[in-house]
Amino acid sequence: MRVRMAPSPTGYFHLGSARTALFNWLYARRTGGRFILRIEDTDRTRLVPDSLQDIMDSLRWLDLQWDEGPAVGGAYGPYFQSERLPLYHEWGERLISAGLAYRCYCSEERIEALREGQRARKEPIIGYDRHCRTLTAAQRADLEASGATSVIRFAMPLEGETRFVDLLRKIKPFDNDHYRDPILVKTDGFPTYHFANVIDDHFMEITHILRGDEWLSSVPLHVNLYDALGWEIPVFAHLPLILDPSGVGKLSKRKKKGEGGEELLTFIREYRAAGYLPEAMFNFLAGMGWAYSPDTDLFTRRQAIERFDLADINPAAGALPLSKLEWMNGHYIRGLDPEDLAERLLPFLAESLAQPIESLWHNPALPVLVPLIQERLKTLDEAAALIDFAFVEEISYDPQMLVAKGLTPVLSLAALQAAGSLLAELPFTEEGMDVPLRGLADRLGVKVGQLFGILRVATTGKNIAPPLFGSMIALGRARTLARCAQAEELLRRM
RNA sequence: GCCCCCAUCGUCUAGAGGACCAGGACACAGGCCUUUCAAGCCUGGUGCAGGGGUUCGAAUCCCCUUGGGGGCACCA
Repeated sequence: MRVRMAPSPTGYFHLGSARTALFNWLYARRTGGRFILRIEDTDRTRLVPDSLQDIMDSLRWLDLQWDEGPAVGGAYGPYFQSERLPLYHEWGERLISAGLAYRCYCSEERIEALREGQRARKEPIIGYDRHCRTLTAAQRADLEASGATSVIRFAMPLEGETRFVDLLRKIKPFDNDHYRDPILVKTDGFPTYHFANVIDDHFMEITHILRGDEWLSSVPLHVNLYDALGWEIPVFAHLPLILDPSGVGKLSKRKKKGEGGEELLTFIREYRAAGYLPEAMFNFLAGMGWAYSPDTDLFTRRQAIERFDLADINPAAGALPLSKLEWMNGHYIRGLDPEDLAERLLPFLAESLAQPIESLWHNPALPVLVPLIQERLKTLDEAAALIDFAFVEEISYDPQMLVAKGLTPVLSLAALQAAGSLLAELPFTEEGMDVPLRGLADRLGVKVGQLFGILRVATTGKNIAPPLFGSMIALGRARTLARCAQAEELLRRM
């Protein structure tokens, strides 16, 4: 089995593309086949310079390594369509000689005007009027002599219908008349998608075409091309599209998410930057349109490979279940070895705290804090907000926060002072602090939550922070006491 | 406008005529635990789009309607 992912380098690697790549990869791994990466760079006007790199980075990040393609080579190359031009020209000419394609000299303006008129008149079929299809040899010679530019168009059968099989659905026959002689080779000498795609899939010996649903309606054209070229038709499976989280519209259009108005992430690189784990993304993406088991949504890539079957893919487009991704990412974070988590956290912390990775890595607070926030993270980028207090000299907060709920500033101050003197002498370990501090709350006649809350704010500057003892241990006795003293000062001034 | 695809809880899904008064997960609600926030545990509600058929029997098959999606480029 040979399958391929064929992105065009006209933008960053999209979530939907990633899912398509994932299914291709799974199928190849399941069947012991080959997963090929081919770059469809035939639109010179829309090329985005760093998108090729982004495609490869994203694929590698998801650990969807291709067996043939850019950077790895292979026996069926080149894997860039821009390097295969002679092949397209050769077959274009062959089709012309066989009377299955023809040169068209119509200007883009004429075509556009034609289409506009058709739409205005609400004509059922929009498309080329086949003007040049019936040109005489003499007329062609004249046009060529005048130096007119031309494209190559496919001479679609004028009538009849085209049938084909899709693995995931039952397809009605398509009327050939709807395909008005599509362009195969553009005036710039580059092929269009349809032509390059068919030729490459043939010569790369692709056996199964697994691609997005948006291609379904162009299959009849492809089928006729295969027929015209005399080639065997591969197996088709058009994968469901991923819809906007609201369930309305394709994900590809950049939109806002929900009422909050937060930006909806659509590129793999954005999810990566937001602190999602590749193993979570893999699990999540594989679980859309396909199910590993009726009992659980969690599975490893190994398990996915064992059970993957094209026939099990759900053909219906689905809304992106983002809340599930968040939960799943948290689940995978919780399952990480703390040291592993710390390492993955470093780049995120370094950026948020504006500190070099090296110094963070050697900061003794890190190994203390990471296990404490592990079950509190949905994404890696949330860590800094939780533990930054241990990595900065000064913390600032609203002094009002030091007043515990139900207590006065005076009482809060008294509690803080008592706790401060106690902390000056206690062993700085969880076991060392626990009983004495609870006892203190008891003696002061305040709730444990009240006392701990005051200390939490005094030491971290936050109402929401990692567990108190660990936070103080990460800070160390000296800094803890200093911050308590500062907090006392703030309370006195109230 | 024309063509095609799709249709199970709010969402992602399991279900390929009887094992389904429809199972799982996320989200949501309530509770337990608890030093904040989480995590964890328990409990709960909500669904086969509608209408016709076929059949002893339909979420599962057929038709229509409706809804959603995709396509109709010298973009892929």
